[in-house]
Amino acid sequence: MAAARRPYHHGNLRRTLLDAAVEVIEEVGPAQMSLREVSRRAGVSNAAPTHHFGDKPGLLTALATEGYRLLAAALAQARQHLDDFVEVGVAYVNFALSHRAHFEVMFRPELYHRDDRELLASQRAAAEHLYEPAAAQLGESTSHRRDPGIAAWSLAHGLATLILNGNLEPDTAKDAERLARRIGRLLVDHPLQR
Amino acid sequence: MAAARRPYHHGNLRRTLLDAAVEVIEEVGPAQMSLREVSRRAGVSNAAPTHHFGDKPGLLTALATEGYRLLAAALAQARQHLDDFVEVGVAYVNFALSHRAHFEVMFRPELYHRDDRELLASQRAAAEHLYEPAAAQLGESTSHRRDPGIAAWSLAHGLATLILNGNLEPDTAKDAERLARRIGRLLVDHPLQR
DNA sequence: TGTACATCAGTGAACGCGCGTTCACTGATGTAC
DNA sequence: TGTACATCAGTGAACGCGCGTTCACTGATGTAC
Repeated sequence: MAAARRPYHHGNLRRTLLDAAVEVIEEVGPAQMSLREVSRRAGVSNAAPTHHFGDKPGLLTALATEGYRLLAAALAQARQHLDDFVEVGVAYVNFALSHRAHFEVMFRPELYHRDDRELLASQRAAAEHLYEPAAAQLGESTSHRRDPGIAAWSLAHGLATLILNGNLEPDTAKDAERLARRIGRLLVDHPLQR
Repeated sequence: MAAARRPYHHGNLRRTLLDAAVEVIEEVGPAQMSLREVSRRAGVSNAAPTHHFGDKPGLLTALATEGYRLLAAALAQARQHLDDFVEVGVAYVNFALSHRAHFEVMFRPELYHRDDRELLASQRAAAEHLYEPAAAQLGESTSHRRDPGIAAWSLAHGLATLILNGNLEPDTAKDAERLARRIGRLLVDHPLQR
């Protein structure tokens, strides 16, 4: 009997390559990911990725774009269901931890084509979901329009990267969602005695 | 007349190599820095860095250690002079921007020997200067000892990395010190109406 | 003060490696008539 | 329904490259006596 014959055409290679890339990036980081390793995992030849993505930065551009889209969707959902800007931050941290590879690529723009149109659009969409709830809740405290958004983004982004880099004690980082919520509430709810 | 004769022994090669590495990292990032390029800039042979650092991660370990020491010193000074934990955060952001190469290496532990003893000591020293002022000012608001430190670190770290990655609009990022101070005050001073 | 010698710092050529990309190609698919 | 042909998707071998590290070496320094 013939072994299960692999068809010449894959059918879904683009998706398969992206998934393989995510796997590799989770193991070695985005900078050390190689197209050859990705091809190996996808079970295709070296040259196959070029066909779908043009070059290596092209593949990473696709991943970053996908990442920003997923992030925007996650933040939008948090806004809708919870209507609380701390929860949007919590959603941001959750996204970073559950999509580590995407997240790491997104914030290494030197690795991809930062001027790609679809990428820029997805970036903008994600940013708005951070800026708007923050401005709604903190806008009255400042004359600098963008500051609330920057503050929220900084806090969520900083916490996410510190956890991902292993800079916090392991037990602290374990229940990341609860930690994120406490941190948000701590800075936002408690007026300080000075 | 003989051209100014370069002596066989450099005299200060270790320092020179570290400085060259900083230069290269500022241009291409820590992951793409190569020992050969560093050697070229320092004007020595390929093999010279090995002699001082053992291997490539060894050089980056030295750079990370130096970075944590410089950071600890900067934070200590901020505490002493200003006694205000927002200002410690501002000092953190200033450090990141003025020592970009060191900062980028410090938070890419996959590139260096993360178990190096001197490195660990300098990390701990820097962390304390962030945790202590935050705990002093926010400690009463929470039963989780470490949360205030994590909050302060997250905020400062997030803002610094967003600026370094070019994620904020250029004009916003220009006066980074003032921005950092406003962001800190915004979250810390203004009680919210909820 | 002079000399022998161990140690240290740096050389430069060579190694083997994995990589991104190119190229001529082939197998499969889909569309026009 | 059948056939011709353009287009698309993937192959696999080859290219040239820069890299980290090793190695036997040499020049300079410092120390013991």
